[in-house]
Amino acid sequence: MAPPSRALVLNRLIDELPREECHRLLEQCTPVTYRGGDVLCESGQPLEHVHFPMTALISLAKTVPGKPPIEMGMIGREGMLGATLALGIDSNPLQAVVHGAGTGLRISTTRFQAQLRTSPALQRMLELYLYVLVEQLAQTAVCSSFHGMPARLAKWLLMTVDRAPGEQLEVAQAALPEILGVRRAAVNVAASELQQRGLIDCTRRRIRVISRAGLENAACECYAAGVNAYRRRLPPRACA
Amino acid sequence: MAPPSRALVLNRLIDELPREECHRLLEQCTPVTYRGGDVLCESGQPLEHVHFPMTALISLAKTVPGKPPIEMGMIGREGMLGATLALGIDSNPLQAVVHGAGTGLRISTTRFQAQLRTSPALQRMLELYLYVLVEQLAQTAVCSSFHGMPARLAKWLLMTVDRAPGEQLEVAQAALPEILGVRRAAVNVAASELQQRGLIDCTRRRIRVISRAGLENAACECYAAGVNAYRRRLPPRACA
DNA sequence: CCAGTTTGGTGCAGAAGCGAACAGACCTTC
DNA sequence: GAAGGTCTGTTCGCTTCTGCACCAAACTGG
Repeated sequence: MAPPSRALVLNRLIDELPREECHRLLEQCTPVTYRGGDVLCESGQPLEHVHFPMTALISLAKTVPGKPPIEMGMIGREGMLGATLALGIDSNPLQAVVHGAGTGLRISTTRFQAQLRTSPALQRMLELYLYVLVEQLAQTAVCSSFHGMPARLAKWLLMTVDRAPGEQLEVAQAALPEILGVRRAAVNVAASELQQRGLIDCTRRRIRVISRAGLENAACECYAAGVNAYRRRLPPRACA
Repeated sequence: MAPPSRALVLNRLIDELPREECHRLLEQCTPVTYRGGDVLCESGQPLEHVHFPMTALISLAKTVPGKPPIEMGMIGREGMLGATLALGIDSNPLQAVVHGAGTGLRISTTRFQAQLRTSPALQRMLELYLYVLVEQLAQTAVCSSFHGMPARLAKWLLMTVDRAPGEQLEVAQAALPEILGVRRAAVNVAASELQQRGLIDCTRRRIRVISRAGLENAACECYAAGVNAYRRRLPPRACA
């Protein structure tokens, strides 16, 4: 997540586009302010708009009847919602919910598809990013099978601060159980453990990261794997 | 998994291609006999060949260091290994291992890519199938988070018989724990339960399905969801 | 036919998470 | 300032799965 060299940092994917294609795309985009809880796309339903988060955070979750949804992926300023359009499919396999209020850009799906046809760099970027999303999905899956709550919580916190501005997370602990697909008490135990080790500081509706390095240590390898997967496919400036 | 209307049933995806593109592809393909345990592709490594199983069964698994791999997807005669080429990426995010010995067709990746450039129906099919694979991946993930062993085992058995010829599965129970990502004893308990309910018959190195309907009842909704996901994107004869 | 290996069944202690419930802390509202 | 709602921390018993171990049955090769 090193800062791109170009002046204006909006969204990593947009920033990486060649200047001309970037401008063409931005002309069609509208700035949006997202509120926490907004549902941008139901699972399997067609996507009205393609979204490029800037400070907002989108959570990709899968639902199974009778159970709370469970987060399988995360989209922040390093990504976008709508990468499946690289496959010519205008729906998303996962439910997309805003989990961190903030800003972003959006463009109607039909307009975006038109852009896609005339912008090979954009098409390529979607393909690469979609691949990364799939890797993230698989990683999350094995992670929740094998790793304990503290490690998973640490990983989630790191992924979130990477995508959010600042080191403060405006997250209620009450939201975490649903995200991580476990019970509230289980999250609590894990959070207490991280707090006792001096890595985070939990107060009402807010979690502050004290030691990033400590968290990286507490997290499972899945965090590093996710970062590497992104870097390998979408190295900075590679799409220029 | 209704039988296609065309005479020769090789592989569902190939069969669904328009006649001319189908022939062009088949000319380049080589019949292969796969042995159980063959590793067709390591996770993240480039794919030498694209594979179209006929009676063989390929398991897509994700590994995390220090733990046995866990199955996240399954490819039989309804699918193919190498769908990521629809994204112009020649590697597979998951490890691909032959889990059921049998036959299939293969073609070198470079030749396949050439075909892809001249066959829009093939390109489209890869895109749709890749989307279905991603849905399957997400479904498997929530399933192993939420559902108990008996339901997951039933689902796995159904998915396997759907892709295998006959109702006999040549599977050692010893292979199941690794596939399902749990311990041997846990599988045993689940298998005993299904057997007591008269749904399957386990003998040495072989599991026979007695009551398909009963298994569908015992399985979680994830099985039906997977079947529907496939049907929705790849309805019979839709690609003709 | 027998010894050795593979495969399948089982038992037990312990860890982890579930479901439900309760108590205290904090905020908002009146 | 009191009342009520929301958020957080914690508890209890229970279920499920793990890690380890042991044993029985069945196959294999000499």
